Amino acid sequence: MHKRLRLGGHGLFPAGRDPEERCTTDERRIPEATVARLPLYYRALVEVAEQAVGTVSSEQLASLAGVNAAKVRKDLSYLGSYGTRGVGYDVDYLMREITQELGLTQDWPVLIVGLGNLGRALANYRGFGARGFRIVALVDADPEKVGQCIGEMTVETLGDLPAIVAERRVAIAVIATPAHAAQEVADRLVEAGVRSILNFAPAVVSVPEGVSIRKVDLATELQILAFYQQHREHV
Amino acid sequence: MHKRLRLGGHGLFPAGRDPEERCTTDERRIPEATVARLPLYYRALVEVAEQAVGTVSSEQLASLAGVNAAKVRKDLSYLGSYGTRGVGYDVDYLMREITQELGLTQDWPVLIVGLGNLGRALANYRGFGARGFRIVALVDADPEKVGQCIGEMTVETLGDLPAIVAERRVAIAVIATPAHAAQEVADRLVEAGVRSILNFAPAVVSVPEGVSIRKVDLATELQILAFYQQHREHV
DNA sequence: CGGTGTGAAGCCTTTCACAGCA
DNA sequence: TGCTGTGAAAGGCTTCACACCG
Repeated sequence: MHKRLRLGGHGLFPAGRDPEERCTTDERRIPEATVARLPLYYRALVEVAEQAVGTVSSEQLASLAGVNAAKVRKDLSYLGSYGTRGVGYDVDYLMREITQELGLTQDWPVLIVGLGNLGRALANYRGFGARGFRIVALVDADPEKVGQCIGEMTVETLGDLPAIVAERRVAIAVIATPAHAAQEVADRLVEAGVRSILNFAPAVVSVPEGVSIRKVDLATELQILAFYQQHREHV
Repeated sequence: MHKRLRLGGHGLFPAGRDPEERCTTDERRIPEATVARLPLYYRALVEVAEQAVGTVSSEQLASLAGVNAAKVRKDLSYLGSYGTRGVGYDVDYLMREITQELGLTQDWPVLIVGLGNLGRALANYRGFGARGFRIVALVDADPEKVGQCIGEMTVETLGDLPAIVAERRVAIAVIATPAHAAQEVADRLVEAGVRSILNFAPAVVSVPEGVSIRKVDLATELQILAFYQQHREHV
């Protein structure tokens, strides 16, 4: 049996709902912080499963995932109570549940926009395609780049976005363009129907409600490290 | 005048302090969440400064940095009260303060370990060296790779880490190795004297107290996006 | 006036600690 | 006995709202 989950107040539901109905709704939201840790647990479980162990304790999972045991238990309890007291969690079962929850049972066609150094590296990055994520298109605005082969794919033109997204059912796109192009690319992606974006460009990109965007920013990460490093040095 | 800051409760100070003393201590910790946003403000300020504007309001900064105005004001108030009521913040002055705080006035020699696809891309990534970060060494364990030229640098061997770190005063290292090598590389980095690590390998890496580590994990990011995408699709 | 600086409230997350169950 | 599941407490972050001041 699988219960339906509701996510944050993204305005996807009519505002004025009958209070009765709201109470009977199977309201089981998973906190963002927990969602962000599910991939860690997943990876830890893969490791455990390789060793053909039947069960794991929250303590073991915690150490493999680099968090503490209380957090593991609380997080997993949001998915449902899949553990056995006095024993631990069944590895296979838990892995199936998390796989399910993260949507890794299905195939996710991914599109990369921008094929400079970083984009090219991402295109070739094996283990990127880790479980379900499959790069199905490379797109660039530069006519020089269009037509080039990278790995086993050919770079296509930005203008074809709508067709590419529709035909190949792209749900997730990666932006690896220079900063100044990021917002326009995002707009075109959203217009083409993409609802999830991973942004590597060092720029703030905003998207309408109902679209998810996450960013990975090297310069920012280094600057944060520099902050702590500096303040350690100055005692 | 510049006040000294204290960072997190890392046990650097004796626990049982005289309450009197605690009150008089210039206790001005900057919350982690705020530190993580300083780079965004910095970038926003660079943009503003290019337009030769003298002051910015928290509202303007907020929109450029993709956060809200209250957050900007609170964050900046941790650095000190550098704004002028009714006017806003002096762009140059604020930029200098943040630059100072983030430690971007000094030069940060960076080392990259692991020169697969990703490592190579990072090595060539311009704008990585954005402000103060300078790649001073490339290191790999694979004898095949040692000696190769990437950009204007030559790949060196992992065994030389201690000498490289010491001589070139490396404070920050980037791990771009396969997952299975990450922990050992981290250990060797720490032993060699590195105190800040940015980890791109999809593995949990632990470091001793006093060393900062941050991670950038593509697979995790995609999985988080997949989670929300899936839960949107299922209504 | 207009916009900062900041207590206070509210929300989210983490941690604690132990009841409850195999 | 051992480990999960979970209320409750604690802590941290965000947001509000307005006093204060140039």
